[in-house]
Amino acid sequence: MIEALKDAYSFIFEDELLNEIASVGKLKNVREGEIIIRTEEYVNSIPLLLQGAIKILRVDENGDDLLLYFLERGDTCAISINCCLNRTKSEIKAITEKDTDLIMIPLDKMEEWIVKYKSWRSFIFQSYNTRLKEMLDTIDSVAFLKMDKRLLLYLKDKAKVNQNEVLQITHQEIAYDMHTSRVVISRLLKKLEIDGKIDLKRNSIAMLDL
Amino acid sequence: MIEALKDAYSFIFEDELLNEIASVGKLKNVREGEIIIRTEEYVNSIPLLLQGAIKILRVDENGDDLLLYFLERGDTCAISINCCLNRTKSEIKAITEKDTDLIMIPLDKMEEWIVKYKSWRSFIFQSYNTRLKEMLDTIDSVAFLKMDKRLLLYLKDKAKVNQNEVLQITHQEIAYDMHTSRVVISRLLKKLEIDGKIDLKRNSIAMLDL
DNA sequence: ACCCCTTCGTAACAAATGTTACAAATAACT
DNA sequence: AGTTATTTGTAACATTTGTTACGAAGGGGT
Repeated sequence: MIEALKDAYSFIFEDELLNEIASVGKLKNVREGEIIIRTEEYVNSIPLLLQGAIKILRVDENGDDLLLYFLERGDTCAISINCCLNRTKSEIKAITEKDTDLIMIPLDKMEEWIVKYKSWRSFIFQSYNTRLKEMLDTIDSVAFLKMDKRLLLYLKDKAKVNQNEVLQITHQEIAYDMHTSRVVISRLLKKLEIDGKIDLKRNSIAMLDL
Repeated sequence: MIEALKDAYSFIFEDELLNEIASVGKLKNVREGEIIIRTEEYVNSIPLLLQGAIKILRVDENGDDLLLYFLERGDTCAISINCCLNRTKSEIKAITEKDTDLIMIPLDKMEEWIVKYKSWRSFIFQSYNTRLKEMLDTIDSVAFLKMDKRLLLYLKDKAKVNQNEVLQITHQEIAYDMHTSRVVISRLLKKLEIDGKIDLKRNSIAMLDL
């Protein structure tokens, strides 16, 4: 575990902090597709991603989803930090996008380190920064773009996170993430294929111009 | 100034911190409608609102706006904090919604206080919390709601911030804030009037069922 | 090969939103 | 009072997105 930790975080944290993390953090291996955080749940620890990716979704009162962004190696969940520090319920849902290794840091330690380690403090603020930016990107996408552009952004983002230009996904799954209907997605994907930007197969979409 | 400061913040900050704020902070009085922060600008100080209200907008590449949320008395701008701490450019535009008094805190002090004062630290994290929540509300509104509901939320929010159930605003201004067209807003407002929810006059909208 | 289940393509239609155009109403100014 | 500029109402139409329905295609298991 300490090696994986150093791999992902040694250029951010000093050794002393890395050791503390290793001693109090709990390693977790999560399979693809598992729900890590549910809405309305209290959060008592924050995750440090060693490997893999996590999908963060907003859920409305009808249970409809909207993809906010992905967390990757070296990321942490600013919304979790937020829930921890302010003792509030989760407003989002987190699902592993692929098999993921993470270290869970208990709330009290993470508060303690904010005062103790400058590097931890900047990591926390840095991660707020990235997440705020991603939220703004999501707002841009939903508020300013039409479906076809949104879809293209979605596909590119997904390909990047999975480090694979061939996406194993159904039209229905995309529709859920983007909060629209399967028929709409199929229609637009077909158009993208005709325009030579993607290649469609059952259960897979190949990106042609990344 | 120290009185206005105590009025708005004494139940959050201890006396020592209040005195420090008073001694290093710069008081600013800003008239309604002035732009405080532009996109692409660097931010070197953060504002504490004593009185008034500030409108925070997202701007896309075409210069189109979208209202994110309002800041009120006792609030600070998490995005400013963010820009300061991470030395990044502003991604948003801030315009005073009405005449506003605020105290500007220089960057280095605000960083110093994070370690020095627990109350300042929780204020900062508390404000990240509120802003993240408001961003999520904005996303909900744009992603999950149809225009008519969005418009009603907008009107209610605006009435709350201005502490007045009669809004002095044109249809065009609403359209800019919501990133849609004037005709769409006029149409929906008319429907709301017919439904008995508002009263329309030139340059003003009266809310009837707050 | 056959059946079953999921996924995908497409048409036809409905609803929501955006656009253009123009007239009417209101406020502001001289 | 009369002129002007701004704001609002409304129609007519275009575009985008959402919905329903159904058949075709593909994959897995037996």
